[in-house]
This record gives sequence, structure tokens and C-alpha cells, in this order.
Amino acid sequence: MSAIPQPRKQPRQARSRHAVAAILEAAARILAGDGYAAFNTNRVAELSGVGIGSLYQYFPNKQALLAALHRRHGEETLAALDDALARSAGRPPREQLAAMVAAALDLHRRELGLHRVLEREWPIYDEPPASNPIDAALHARIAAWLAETGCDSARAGLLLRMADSLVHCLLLDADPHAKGLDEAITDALAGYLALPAYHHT
Amino acid sequence: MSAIPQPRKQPRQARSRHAVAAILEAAARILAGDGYAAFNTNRVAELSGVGIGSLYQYFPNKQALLAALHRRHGEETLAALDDALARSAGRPPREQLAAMVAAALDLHRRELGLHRVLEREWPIYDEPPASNPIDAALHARIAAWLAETGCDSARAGLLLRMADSLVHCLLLDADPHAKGLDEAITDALAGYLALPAYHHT
Amino acid sequence: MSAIPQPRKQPRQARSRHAVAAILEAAARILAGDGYAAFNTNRVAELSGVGIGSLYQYFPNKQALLAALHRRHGEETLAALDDALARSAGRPPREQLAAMVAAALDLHRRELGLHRVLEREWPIYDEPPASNPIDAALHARIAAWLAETGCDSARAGLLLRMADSLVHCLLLDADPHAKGLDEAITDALAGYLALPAYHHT
Amino acid sequence: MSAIPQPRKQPRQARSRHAVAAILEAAARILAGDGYAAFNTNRVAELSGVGIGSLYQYFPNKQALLAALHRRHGEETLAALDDALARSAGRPPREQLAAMVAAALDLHRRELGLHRVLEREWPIYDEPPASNPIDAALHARIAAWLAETGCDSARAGLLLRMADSLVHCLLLDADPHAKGLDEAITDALAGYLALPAYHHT
DNA sequence: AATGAATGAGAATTCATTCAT
DNA sequence: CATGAATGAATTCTCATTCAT
Repeated sequence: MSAIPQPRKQPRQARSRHAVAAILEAAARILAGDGYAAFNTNRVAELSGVGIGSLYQYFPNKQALLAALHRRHGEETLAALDDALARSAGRPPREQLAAMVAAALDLHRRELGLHRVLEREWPIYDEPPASNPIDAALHARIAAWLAETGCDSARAGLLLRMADSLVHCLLLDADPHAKGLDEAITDALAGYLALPAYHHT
Repeated sequence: MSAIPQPRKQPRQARSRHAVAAILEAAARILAGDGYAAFNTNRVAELSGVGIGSLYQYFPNKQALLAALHRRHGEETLAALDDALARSAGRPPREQLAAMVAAALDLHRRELGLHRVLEREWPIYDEPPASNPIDAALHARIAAWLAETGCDSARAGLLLRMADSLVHCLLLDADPHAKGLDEAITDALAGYLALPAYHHT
Repeated sequence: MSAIPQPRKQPRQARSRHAVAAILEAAARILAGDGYAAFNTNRVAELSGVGIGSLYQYFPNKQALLAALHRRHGEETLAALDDALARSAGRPPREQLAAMVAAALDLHRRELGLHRVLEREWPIYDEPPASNPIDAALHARIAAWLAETGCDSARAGLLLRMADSLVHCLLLDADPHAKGLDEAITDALAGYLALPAYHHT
Repeated sequence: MSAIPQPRKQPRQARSRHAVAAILEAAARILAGDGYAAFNTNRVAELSGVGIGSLYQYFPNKQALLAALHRRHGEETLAALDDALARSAGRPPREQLAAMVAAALDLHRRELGLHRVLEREWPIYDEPPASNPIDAALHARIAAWLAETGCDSARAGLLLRMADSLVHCLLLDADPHAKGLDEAITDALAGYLALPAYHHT
């Protein structure tokens, strides 16, 4: 259907990079604070201290702003996941899974309002799943881990979706600092993977 | 935040009830087909064959339309769940859970596009979870079933969220008719509840 | 290329017809007075005393306003031509031609500024010549007259263009009340048709 | 009304002259191809390979670009006319007229799209006719030729306008390569001048 | 009650022009 | 001089809502 909106030009100079960052920061703040209804390009420009014309130099339209924010979220998730895998290397699978869940929960807790909106307002025609490099990288990490763990690596896709979905869902509507969210999600994912329960020593 | 919009009046007369149904049907069709961006009250009125003025007789504003659609969805879910419980009465817990998952998946598969949008576009300030009678009823059903099954009935809230989230998420982005969705979700939920796996005889 | 903008809806009620007339009148006044550069939809709405939203109910976009004005001009021209032919029926061809030229000049002199702009600003993708009913009617009238006069009726198309062009051109840049414009144009068209000169008795 | 925009500086250096030429070329291409609506200074700069800042070094504003294009057209017309007169020197007036018409048609056929736009989009407050040296020279040529031919040289102004108008009009809307355009225009102008028809021997 | 014409605040986007580098 | 990032006034157009009929 509709093409995915792309950033209009790659900012090369320092000033430009700063402008793009300011725009995204303002967009994130508005979305997180007041929701999509209050999210309009004029307000983003004003809050970011950038002329509305400049905003349109870097983002061809409103959707492109959402897209950029979405992409940024993906990159952060990937980094957090890599970190969790690195830190828990060599531990039993169940603990590795728990580490990843904890990392994802932490990451999302940090920008709760923003993700809440991104999740809800990301338009229908969003990028076909796994068609973009970030999703692909995410997928590859998980598949590799599954293989290494002795699970069916074909489950990477569903596992990722389930994890993402559970993290968002439970954070959004439940008390984000409720005890036991980590365990609940980990148990559910382990159940799907048929990983044995911890030996609580 | 904002108050939750309620239907302005309960239509008592046949003509009114028909108008309301037509409006909701049109709204659902537009949301499912073209997404929230194309969802505006004038278009709903036109497609439903009801005057825009009449639409505002039954729904005080645009949000109320979304709310009504959401409520309808809740009612259908509740009915499907009750049915699944009734049909699987007396079977082992794991099978009952599987029956409920299958019912939910079936229900959602039927109106995929609409739920896709409702899920994504339901506004921030939607009704606080479980604050409405339908959610409460849903919660009560599950809590009762958990107690009866020997599980901690305090898990009803999280279980419901997880189930809803998984059903939506997997249906939305994966192939909705992919084999194994039922099992994947059932396994995950059973993992959370620490229900023993099937004895595959 | 681009489709020709059409009026959005046919006004049925008296109030609507009045609104459409007011809008067109305002548009004409602005174009005639200040040119295309000053012609924007907000100004048209304001001057016409109609809300900007209403303007867009009847004209889907700015171009549609120009199109409507253009069409109106065509209709007026056709009426003037018919009148001239009726009044000069039975006179020698040269006199009939002169009558038509005089009618066209009169008509254009009346709304000089407007036609000046319409002529200049009518966009590239204007209606293919003679594809609309008015042009077709104009063409038919002239062809019939040529046949009746003993001239090659295939010349109707070129004759119409030449006449239109000369009328506009000479009115626009020359003194519109200069003596002799009628004769100059009539002589030129007669030259093309190889009609004999008057016998000045 | 507004003052006529003049080129800001006469480019003396080779680089400058090249830049100006490139700018005009790009402007012509855009106007011819996509019309006035798509004609904006940024796009001209981009297509010409010249920085937008540099464009404004040579042309104080957008109108000045149109003006320069218009002027260039005038110069080409003058040259073509002189050429036609030189080549047909000594022939009967009717043939000289025909030669001039043919030259003008050829010239216009070459850059049809561009002239189409220039003709239509040249703004209201364009230079008063014959106020610029090129128009004056054109006028002088024709007046001299008329005197030499035995016609009333006061008709030069009207004749020029008629010729220009007919050439544009017929080229624009009729098939530009249609047979007989030359003769049609020549006959019309000769009719206005009361030149005798050819002796077809 | 039902209608739909009218409204106008507000949103998205453009583009001529400037000016710091 | 050349550049092109930055600007923001101005413009087109939308859509939730009202209200006279």
C-alpha cells in the first residue's frame, strides 16, 4: 500500500544532526505526555526550537516522525538484548531468558509514555515485520540463541512477538513496577519453549 | 483525564436501534478497511446511510463510537469464553485452557481488520481496566476457573491481559491461519500458570 | 494527465445556489482586480461571506474554482453568439461575421479584467478542446453557419480559435475602446475565409 | 504597478555566464514540462546544478526569471524575423508575409511547451507593450516593411499582436504539425492588411 | 426526530528568500 | 563569491460539531 516514510535527507553537518535530534526529542516528549491527539508538526517544531520549514527538510511528513521514533526504539531494543545476552553468557537458558526479559522491561519502563503511544498509534501500514534490518538483526540474535540452547530456532519469530507483546501489554495497563512481571513473562515464554523450570536451590 | 464517553441515549424504538447498528457497522467497516486515519464521522454517517446529525443523536462524539465498538468486542469475547467453558466442563485444566484460547482466536479471526485497528487506535484515556461491567465479568469468570483448577486466582488479571495480548499480537502480524498458534499461546499461558504439560498418550 | 476538477456537488437548495454564486462572484472579482497571485481560497471565502469549509463543499479545490469560471465564460460566449446569429439572419455573410465579432468584443469588454486573468492562468491541463459540451455547441453553430454561407465548414475549428485569440489578444494589450478593433478582426477572419470585401455603396 | 524586475548584475566572468545560462535552461525545462505550478526557485536551482543562493545572486526574485525567459524569447523572435525578411527581400509582399509567418511558426514549434507556459503565465503587470528595446525593434521592423509595401505603417502594432496571438493560439491547441496553419495565418493577416491574394499561376 | 448545509479552528505542507559559513 | 541549511508567513484543505429547517 503506502510507502514507508523515510527521512528526507541524511543530516551531514553538526548543526543539522542537532536539529534532527531536537525534533525527535520534542516529538517523543509530546507523544509521551499528551498522546497522539496533541501531536502535530507545528507543535513539534515549536517545542524543538526549530522552524517548521526545517522540520519538513528532514521529515517529509508527519508519519516520518513516527517512523523515526519507531526505528529508534528498535535500535535500543536490539542493543539492550545484545547486552543481556553478553552479560548472561554461559548461564543456563532459563536465566538467559530471564535476563533478556528483564532488559526489555527495564528499557520500556524508562520511556513508558512514549512506547505506550508508539505502540498504539503506529499506523496500519507499518513496515512488514522483519523486513527492516533492525528486526532482522533481532531475529538473528534470537534464532542463534535458540539453536545454541537446543530449542527449535524456527520459533524465534513467534517468541519475539510474544515477548514484545507481553512486555508492552503488561507494562501498559498493569502497575509498571508491580512485582513479578519479570517472572510472569519469563514463565510464559519458557512455557512456549518448553524450557524446564528453575531448580530453586 | 477525560471522562469516558457514553452512548447518549438507549434507543428504545426499532428505528433507532437499527440506526445505531448501521452506524456501528459502518464504523467497523471503515476502521477495518482503511484504518483510523480514514475514520471520520462524516464518512461513517455517509456509509451507514444515516444523517450526520442523527449520528450525533446517538453518539455524543467520535470517541463514543470507538467506545461502543470496544464494548461490543468485550461482549462478544465474554460470550465466546462462556461458551468455551461450558463446552469443556469437566475436562482437565489444560484442555479447558486450550478451548478458551481456541475460542478467542476464532472470534478474532472473524473480524481481523477491525480488531487490528481497535487494538491500535484505542485512545490513551480508555476505560481503566476492569472498571466496566464486561471486563469485571470476564475477570470473574477466569478467577472462578482458576480457583476451581487449583491455581492462584489472583492471577486472573495478568492471565487475561496476557491472553488478550498474545491473541491479538500473533493474529495481527503472523499469518492468521498459521498452524500452531493455538498451541503456542496455550503453552505460554500454561507456563505462566505452571500447569503440567499434556500427557500425549 | 490530471483530471479536470469538477464541482463537488450540485447545489439543490436555494441557499446553496446562492452560496455558489457568491463564491464565484468573489473569485471573479479577486481575479479581475488583483490577479492570480492574490487569488487564494481563504480570500475568496471571506469576500463571498461564506465559510471556507462551505467553499470546499462545492469546489473540491482551488482549480475547480477556475474551472467553473471558465465554464461560465464559455456559456456566455455561446449565448452571445447565438444572439448575434439570430439578429443578423438573412444578411450577407460578411455582415453576419461582423455581428459575431462585435458581440464577442462586447461580451469581453464587460469583464475585461477577469477574462484577462482566466486566459492567462488557466492551467496547462485544461480541458481538451471541444471535449466539453459548450465548446462542441460553439463548434456546431459555426460549422452550420459556414455551410450555409458556402464556405468549407471544416474551417470552423480554426476560425473559432482565431476569433477567440484575436478578441482576447487585442482587447488585452491594446486600448480596449480603440476604434477599428471590430474591423481589424473581421477583416482578418474574412481573409482566412476568403470572403469578399464589403461593397461600400 | 510593481516595478519590472531586472537581472541584478550583468555577469562578466565566464563562470557567471555559464551559471545564468544553466539557470535559464532549467527554468525553461521546468515550465515547459510541468507548468507554472511546479516552477519554484528551489527546484530551478537544483535542476540547474547551481546553489539556490547563487540563483538569487543573478535574479533578485522569481519574477526576474520569468522576465529573462520572456526577453530571450523576444530576441529569438526578432532574429527570426530579420532573417525571414532578408531571405525574402524583393519578393511580393504576400510572399514576404508568408515567410515571416513561417519563420515564427518554426521558432515556436521548436520550444512548444515553454512558450505555452510563458504565454499563459506571464504575469499581469508585465512590461507595457513596446516599452522595451526588443519590442521596439520588432515594431520598427514591421513598420518599415509596411511602409515599403505601401500599407499603412500605423498598423504595425496591431499586426504584430495579431500575428503573435495567432501563432501561439493555433500552435497551442491545434495539432502543431497540422497542414495549413501557415496559410491560415497568412491569409488572415493579409486580410487585415487588405493585401491581394496570390495569383496562383 | 431526522437531516445535512454550514462552519471555522486547526492541521499539514510549501516555497521565496535570507544569511551564516 | 558560492553555498545550502534555516526560516516562517502564507496557503490549501479537513473534519468534528452545530443548528436551522
